[in-house]
Amino acid sequence: MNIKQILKENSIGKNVVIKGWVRTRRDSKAGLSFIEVNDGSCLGNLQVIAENSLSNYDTEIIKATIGSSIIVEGIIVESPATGQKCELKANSINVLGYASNESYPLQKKKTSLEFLRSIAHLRPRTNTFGAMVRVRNELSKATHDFFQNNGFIYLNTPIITASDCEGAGQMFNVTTFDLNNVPKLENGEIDFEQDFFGKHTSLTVSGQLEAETYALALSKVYTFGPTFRAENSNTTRHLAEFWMIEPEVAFNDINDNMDLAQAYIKYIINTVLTNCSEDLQFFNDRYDKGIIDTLKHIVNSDFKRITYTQAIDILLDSKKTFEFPVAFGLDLQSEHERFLTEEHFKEPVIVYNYPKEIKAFYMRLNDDNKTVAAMDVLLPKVGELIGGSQREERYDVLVARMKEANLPQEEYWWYLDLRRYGSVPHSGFGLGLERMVQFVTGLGNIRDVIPYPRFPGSCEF
RNA sequence: UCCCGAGUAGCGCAGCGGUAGCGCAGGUGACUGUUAAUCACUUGGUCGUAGGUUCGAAUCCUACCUCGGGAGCCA
Repeated sequence: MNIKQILKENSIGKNVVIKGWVRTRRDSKAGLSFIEVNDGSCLGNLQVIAENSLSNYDTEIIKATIGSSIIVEGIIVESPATGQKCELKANSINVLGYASNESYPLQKKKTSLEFLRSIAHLRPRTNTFGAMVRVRNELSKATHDFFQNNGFIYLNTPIITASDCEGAGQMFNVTTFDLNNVPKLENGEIDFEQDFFGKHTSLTVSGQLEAETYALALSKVYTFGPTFRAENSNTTRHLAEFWMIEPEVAFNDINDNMDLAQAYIKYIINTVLTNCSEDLQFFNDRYDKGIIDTLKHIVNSDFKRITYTQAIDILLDSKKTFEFPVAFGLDLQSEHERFLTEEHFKEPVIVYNYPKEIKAFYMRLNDDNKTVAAMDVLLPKVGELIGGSQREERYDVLVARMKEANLPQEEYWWYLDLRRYGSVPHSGFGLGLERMVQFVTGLGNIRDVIPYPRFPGSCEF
């Protein structure tokens, strides 16, 4: 039985075996020790009563300090003291691995998130990271549940890609070349024909283009996988390696797309509220006092939807002085997005129909010829959670936009084929899992919502 | 990459020109069905690195490194 089950069910009288790690202990001269054990199944610890009549009490149990791993067999009894309903009266305790008090870094004291980043292999043993990773797991599971229950097919798009002119960001090169001796052509350029794939390849920055091809056959697909950006970004909301969820739906227009994004976000938040209440309460107490209320509010309300043009008007009418200028045609800056979602609406906002000049070539041109059917879902504190659009399904318009963007049509021949054979309107978006975890937990730095963060200058562990 | 800020004992911090201190953790002891226990005592630091100013630098200056916050890029 794991500790979650023991604490949840009425287990009094049951004989159980638990396996876990000592979180804290208190020794009593009355002849017993209180050992709180955690096995990661839930936030709470189970208090184990170890009496000195146990044969290995003096030789082993007393040395099982914080961080030690133990197996306890015993009976669950009602606790005579306040603080816990039940406790485990041990019949036997087996110590598997000790953890020296003098060197084990997670003692009974405050530790900063910054310090924990330097011991990323041990931080899962803290309340914060146990709770974070359980919430992250629940968001992932709820993601699959949501799409599976709505008829979506889970699609694995390639990690290694040859389409390197997507414009979504700097890419990591993939090669088997000996970097000290890279084959060159006579003109000095690298001879990629000699490389593993016979061409220049990179790690994916998005599975969108490939997902589109399957959406135009299976109607509704979604991807959920790692994504890589080689941008030199040093912020609390960027990683070089992160996990992205990208649904793509045939016959959906931009409004359907916004409906889908809202339904999906509300579903996974509601699931976490239901299934991770203890962990969320912890984050509410320790990191963000209002987070549970905020999440409940989101589940029970519709997101505000405004066009880019309306957003500009709101910003201009606000009379607020911004560092960056506000005008039609200029992209919204962080401070503008923050104002909209944190100050003006105080809830999630979807901004759509952006000027075509500031958005990607594949976004569908609106009838005004000035804007494209793009949408961003903005969240308080984390900023852009989702970026998506209705895709340009008209061959001629798409080709024209590629020319404007100076993109080589040859390399997109298969993408253009979609528009030549049975093209239909379709839409999709990308959601950054880590930003969702950030929002739900209230953890301010994205490096604390993924087990092993990768960012410029850091690939430890 | 740019703009701020910070780097002092294992961790969190104070000291801001006269040669280093507090809390927590650790250790020892006392006490206790305890609950991040309590109480007493105690170990522990060439003050990020390299230069410079000064009679004297943790304290001032310069460079570099690392970390944090903000910005850009975006998920």
